[in-house]
Amino acid sequence: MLDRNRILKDPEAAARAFRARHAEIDLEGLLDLDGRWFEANREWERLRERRNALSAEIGKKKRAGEPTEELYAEVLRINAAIEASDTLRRELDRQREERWLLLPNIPDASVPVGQDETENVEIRRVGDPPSFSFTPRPHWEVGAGLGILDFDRAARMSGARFSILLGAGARLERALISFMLDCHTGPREGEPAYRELSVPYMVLPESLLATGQLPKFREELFHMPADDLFLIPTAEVPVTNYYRGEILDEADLPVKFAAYTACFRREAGAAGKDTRGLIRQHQFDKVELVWLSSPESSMENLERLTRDATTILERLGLPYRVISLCTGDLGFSSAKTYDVEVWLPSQGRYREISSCSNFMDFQARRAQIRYRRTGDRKVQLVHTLNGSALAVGRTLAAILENCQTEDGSVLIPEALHPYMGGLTRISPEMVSPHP
RNA sequence: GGAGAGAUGGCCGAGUGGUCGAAGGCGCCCGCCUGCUAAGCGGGUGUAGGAUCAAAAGUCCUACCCAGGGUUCAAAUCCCUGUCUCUCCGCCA
Repeated sequence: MLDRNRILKDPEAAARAFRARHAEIDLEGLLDLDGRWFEANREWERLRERRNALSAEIGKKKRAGEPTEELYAEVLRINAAIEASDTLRRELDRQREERWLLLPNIPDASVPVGQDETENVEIRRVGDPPSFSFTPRPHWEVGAGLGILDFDRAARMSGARFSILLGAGARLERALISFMLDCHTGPREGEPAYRELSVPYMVLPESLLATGQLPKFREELFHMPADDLFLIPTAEVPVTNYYRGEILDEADLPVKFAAYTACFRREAGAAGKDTRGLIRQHQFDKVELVWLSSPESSMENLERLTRDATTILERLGLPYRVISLCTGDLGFSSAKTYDVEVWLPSQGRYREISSCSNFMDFQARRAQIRYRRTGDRKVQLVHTLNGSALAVGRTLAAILENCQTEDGSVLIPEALHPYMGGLTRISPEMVSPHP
């Protein structure tokens, strides 16, 4: 949610920001509604003030043994006015709140202005795409050839966009999760390591409201109506909500969390996209990094966070690039986002494997996560950041594709050897006897 | 799932329907004192919104004692519902 005072002070700047995002926002209508709410609220407060004063008076008179009849009559009149005023106030507040919650974040000044994903700006490119003496196969063919990936049986038990990993494939997935978590939680020089969190996969609607998935993106979420719980679309939700409603100490910042979770997305708007392979699944694994930062350092922390994500790719030897999303492609809650894209040989292009964002105080305001400054003891909203490091399924796909050999084997990146029980390659002859 | 107990400020904990944003203690902040530390002494110390003000400070108003309803001129306090926590029983990975 945006800072009301900031918008009131300069509505034109906000309107410009929404235009840059191509978000259709009736800001004038909202501000009009907000103004009416504000007045209704003041009126209600004035009535309460009067009522409270009279009630106190009654108390005094009763103790003094004086008559109170006239006061009673007046209070009853005021109470009727309060009730009417309260009804109006609450209705306006409900409408106003609803619309404030649908305002997207304002892009940071450093975000490139652009229409859509074609105008995202490449920041850097690391590693060279491998050259093959043969036509590289897509990862689902590599996986099928090795007998470590099964989409057909997954579809039979769960429908489209699910997958099953077998044998060395399942092991590889587990290895990636452990490797990523170990990288982030291991000791590092100069800055604190990430603290690992293991969190619920089902959350209450208010948690999704806090991080911005609700109310706008309800159709993207799996919902269990019997209990009004939602499956998390990303670990960002439970992890960011860890400190919801709390006031931290400045000395506690930055808070750095790393969490592995499964993630669940309906992919409602993605019909026909990436229908084959591991790229777009209803359920996928991800290791997520979350920062709670002071406002002053959140932008440099976004750089750190992004570097922590790309370090994984470098240690796996996977070529990637980092792009800065332009205003037209920025996510709803984000003020600035770097996407990390990994090279997929079969597609001949880079595909998103991580998205690292600075939400500034947008989520913190919804979640009411604040901190007390050391100097003046003032309470202030934190800045929240998060990024995948990395999406496990896409990393696995990238390994199958980038590390494939002509005979259908896959060479396991060296960094993963300790996690694979010494296995250095997955070969067709290792295929299990099960058909 | 059944029975019972509870939910108050950063923490512990008191609270008779009115003078309670809430005693007391701890912690924290400022100052004093002792060569340092501890102890001691004095003062301060919730959040949000609003009014006043050029601004700040200050002062004042409104709301918040788990949440939502209700009773009442008046609710932290009484009633109802829900949520969560704890104890016991049952079931269970």
